[in-house]
Amino acid sequence: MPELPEVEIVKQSLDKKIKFKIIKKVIVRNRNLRIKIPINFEDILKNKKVKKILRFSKYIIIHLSENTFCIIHLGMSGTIHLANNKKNRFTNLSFYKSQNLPDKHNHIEIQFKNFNIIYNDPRRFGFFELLNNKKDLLERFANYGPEPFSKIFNLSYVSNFLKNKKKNIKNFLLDQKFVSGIGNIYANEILFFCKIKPQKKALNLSRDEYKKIIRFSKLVLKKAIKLGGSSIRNFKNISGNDGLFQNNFKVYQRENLNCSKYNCNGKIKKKIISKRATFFCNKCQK
DNA sequence: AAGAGGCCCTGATAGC
DNA sequence: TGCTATCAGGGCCTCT
Repeated sequence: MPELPEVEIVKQSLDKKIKFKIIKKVIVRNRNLRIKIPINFEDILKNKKVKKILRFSKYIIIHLSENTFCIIHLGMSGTIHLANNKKNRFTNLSFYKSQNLPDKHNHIEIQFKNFNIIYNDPRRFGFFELLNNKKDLLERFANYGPEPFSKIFNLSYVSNFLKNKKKNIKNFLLDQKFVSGIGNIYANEILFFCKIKPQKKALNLSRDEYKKIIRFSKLVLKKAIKLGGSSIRNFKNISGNDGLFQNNFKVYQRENLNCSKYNCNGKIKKKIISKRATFFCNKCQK
């Protein structure tokens, strides 16, 4: 599922629902996520109060009482669901069915008063990670590049990072050390607006193209957040509603369709670059 | 040091 | 109906 906009949507809805609430109980059904859930995970979370919800890149950070930070990454297929549970009923298959929730892969369940938050993840590429001080939290993300929205993601940063680099620009947009939060969908979409071919080597980019990369990274992600993210496959916000940005895709999954740019008669092509599906207009992206 | 490739895992879909 | 192959929105690790 999730790139920065989708994670931001999940973060916002969690913020509305669990901020200042107290964790009553935690159930872990499968500890084998990408990072193994430690045996004392449930005990650490129990009775802690949610102070604040943060997001960095594609990570959700739940700041709990006693300086505990719970980092959540959704991997490729992780989703978070809200289940009303006024009577604190035992959660089983019929409970999930009654609330229109998935019946498999509900690995972690966090019970609050009157409702549960359920972490579902078929591929188990996602993870939960607990840290117990702010220093570790800062260190955890020290090697990540700035988000596109950051002031640090500016012309001098981008040109310094990309000059002399032989790798293609699309792989840099996916490289979290360069810029954090962009994944395969938005890398494709951003390059369409920049009018840059995904396979163009970073060292061949002009100053003007650097500027476009900065500008459209912000623009595309902001618009996606505004529209509730992109719902392809299974992404929904925690209340089960779809995002709408997929209706605005210019290139992603639009192979063989006409380019939507005014006065361009190009066609959208699909090419595998570094094992990832890459979509671009064969005419107006140069 | 930069860049390419493998790997973790399940499910949906396409093709036979 | 059922098999097999291929492909998915990520990120970490290893090798050259």
